[in-house]
Parts: sequence; C-alpha cells; structure tokens
Amino acid sequence: MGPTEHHSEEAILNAAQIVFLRRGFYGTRMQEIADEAGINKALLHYYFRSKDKIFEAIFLGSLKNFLPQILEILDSDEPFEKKINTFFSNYIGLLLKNPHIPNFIMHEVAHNPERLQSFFKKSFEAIPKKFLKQIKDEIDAGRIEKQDPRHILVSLLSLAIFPFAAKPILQFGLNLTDEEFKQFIIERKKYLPEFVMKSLRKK
Amino acid sequence: MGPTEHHSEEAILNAAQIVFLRRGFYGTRMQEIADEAGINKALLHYYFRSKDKIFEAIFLGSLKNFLPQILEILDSDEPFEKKINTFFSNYIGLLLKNPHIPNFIMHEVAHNPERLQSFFKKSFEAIPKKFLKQIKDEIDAGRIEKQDPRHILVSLLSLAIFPFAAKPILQFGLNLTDEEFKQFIIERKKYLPEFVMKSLRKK
DNA sequence: GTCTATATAGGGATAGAC
DNA sequence: GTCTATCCCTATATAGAC
Repeated sequence: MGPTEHHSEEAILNAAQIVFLRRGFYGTRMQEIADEAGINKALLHYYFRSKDKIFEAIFLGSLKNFLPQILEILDSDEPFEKKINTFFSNYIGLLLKNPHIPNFIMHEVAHNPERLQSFFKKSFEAIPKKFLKQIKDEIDAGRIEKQDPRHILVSLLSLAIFPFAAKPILQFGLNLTDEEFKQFIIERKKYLPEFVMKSLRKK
Repeated sequence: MGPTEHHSEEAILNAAQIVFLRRGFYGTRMQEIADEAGINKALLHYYFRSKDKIFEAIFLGSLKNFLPQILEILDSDEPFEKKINTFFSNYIGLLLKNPHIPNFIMHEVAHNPERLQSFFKKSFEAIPKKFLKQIKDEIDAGRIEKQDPRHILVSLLSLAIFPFAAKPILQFGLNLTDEEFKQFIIERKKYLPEFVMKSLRKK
C-alpha cells in the first residue's frame, strides 16, 4: 500500500467538496468532479460507489466541521462576555475560510431533512445546554436582562452566519467589491460582540 | 380546477412556484410541475417554451415580492424607533406566509449571480439610502450610539431572515415541533425590536 | 388547448482492456 | 488503479392527433 493509492481518493474528495458547494447536489455533474480532480469519471465509481455516496461524505464532513464547532465554543467554560467575543471571532473567522458552507448546508438540509437527522442521531448532542444554562445564570445574577435564552442563541447565529449566506445580495445592495465585502465582515467581527452585549446588559 | 379551463397558465405558475421552492432549479422535474398543476407535461412547453423560462418567471416574481418590500419599509418616512418595529412586524409576517423564499433566493442567487444583476439593473433601486441617512441623522442627534449604519442594516436583515433559512437545523437543535417553531418566531417578532433598540440607544 | 407518443440528449453507472 | 467505450435510464423537448 503506497501513499499514491490514497492520492486519488483524496483528490476526489477535495474536488467533490469544491463542486458540490458550488453547484449543490442536483447541479453537480460527476464529469465536473472528475475534471476538477484531474482524473477519469469511472474512477469516481471505483472509489465511491455512487454520486450519492460521494455527496454523503462531503455533506457529513461539512456538518462535522461546522455544527460541533459552534457547540464547543458555546458550551465552553469561559465567562459569558468573553465567550460572546470568542464566538464571533472564531466562528466568523472559520466562515471567512469557508464562505459557501452556510448556503450549502441550509439548502441541502431544507431539501433533505433526513440526512440531518441521521447525523444528529449518531454524531453529537445538538443543543448547547451549558450555554443556555449559563444565560439563565446571568439573568438570575442580575447581570443581563430577563429574556428567553433561546432568542439570544438564535440571534448570535443569525448575526454571524446570515451575511455569508446572503453575500451576493448584500454585496450588490451595498455596492461593495469582493475585497470591500471581506473588510466589511472583518469589521463586523469586532462590531458584533459589543452590539450584542450592549443589548443584553442590565442597566 | 379542471384542465379544460384556460386557467392553465396560472395553474402552471402556481405549481411551478411550489415545486421550484421545494426542490430548487436542478431538483425540479417538469413532470412534478405538471402533476402539481393537474395538467400534462407537454402543456408546460406550450405556454412557456422551456424549463428555464418557467423558472425565470418564478424567480423574478420572488425577488419582486421580497426585496422591494424591505426597501419600502426601510425608506419610509416613519420615525426611527417606530420603523424598527414596523420592519420586524411586517417582514417577519410576510416571511411566515412564505417561509421558503429566503433559502430559494439565496441559493439561486449564489449559483447564478447574473440573474440578480439583470433584475437590479432594470427593476429597482437596491440601496435603502433614506434609511442609512436616517441612521446617520439619529447618530448626529445623539439619540443612538455612533456606528457604521450599514452594520445596523445587515443586523436587521440577519435577525429577521436567518431563522427561516436555517429552520430545519434550529428546529432540530431546539427540539421544537412545527407549531412550536412558529410560535417561537411569533415571539421573536415582538422580542427583536427591543433587542435592537436597547443596543442602539445612547445611554 | 390539451392530450399521447416519441425524439434526443445528458448523465450516472458498468464492462473490460491494460 | 486507471483508462476508454458503452449501456441505459431519465428528463427536456417536440410532433402530431383530436
């Protein structure tokens, strides 16, 4: 077993990641994956049995890279305000490196909810329980305003993720080049923690 | 409605709207549109020349229903705080009636940006200039904290739209039934204006 | 206008040589 | 393991009867 044997399989996965994120499941052609990987179409079927199998690998990989990372940050032992900072900083940083992931996941999940369920069932705990508990504790301690902790959670996710999903529309609406949009997002990474904390803090 | 009437064109458009939003462009089969409309597949080509033509009609219709409505609310003459209220109330209300629109638009725009451009070019002004100016005035008057108005705009959109796009994931993560999720969104309609205003107001 | 039947192409998958 | 050639089904689109 030489290292060359794994080269193709890896090339296929890399290529598939690019093409599936660019075109979605139904928009993807096996030929395009093969071209992107620099190999033959038949080889795709040699390594993976079907288009569906390749997609499964990419989709689960994407979920595994993104959902648990949120949970990890949110369920860490950091103090609340520090954690809000870490969340935006790390998560937006991660998204900057993988800007197409949100649309990809949301679209495929909307069109095929079963995939999500099987992932959740075996892979990991979906609810950031410690974080929701932490918010409750902050409220009880009188440090933040009384409110449903779930709304805070959803707001954090919305503020961080939406701009990536809506990028083309926002970019057009705000009349920004690619580089300017990236700068806008980087500014946002610094802007959001204070935006959120200012709302939550009890006066 | 019977296929003998000449509601056919309308029936096709209604059916296409449902199917394209459910499956996306590539996931949609002409047969499924025909079934949904209760007519024959060949009739689709009689009224519209191709799948692409039907899609174009649906996609432009969706854009026309949703983007200008945001702009209208934001560029109205309402005072700032009242407007924030109106925005969440009206727009989330609109989305509750059309929950699949955000994902549909964002996905198709990401995969085919040219469609968006031609729409913007001829149809309407994309930037809510009056709203951005209004924020600037509020800042100058010392009523809200100094900040980039564009971040406020993007935050409003994020908070209102994201939960619809991410619905299946949030629903699973928060362990909510369809009805409970809907209630959660309705609560959010009341929750968000104060969440935002509390952050913006100058202390 | 609406149908049935059919042409045509495209794309996922397999066979078999090397 | 990797290629070329090919199978075969599916989906868009058209032809033609009524």
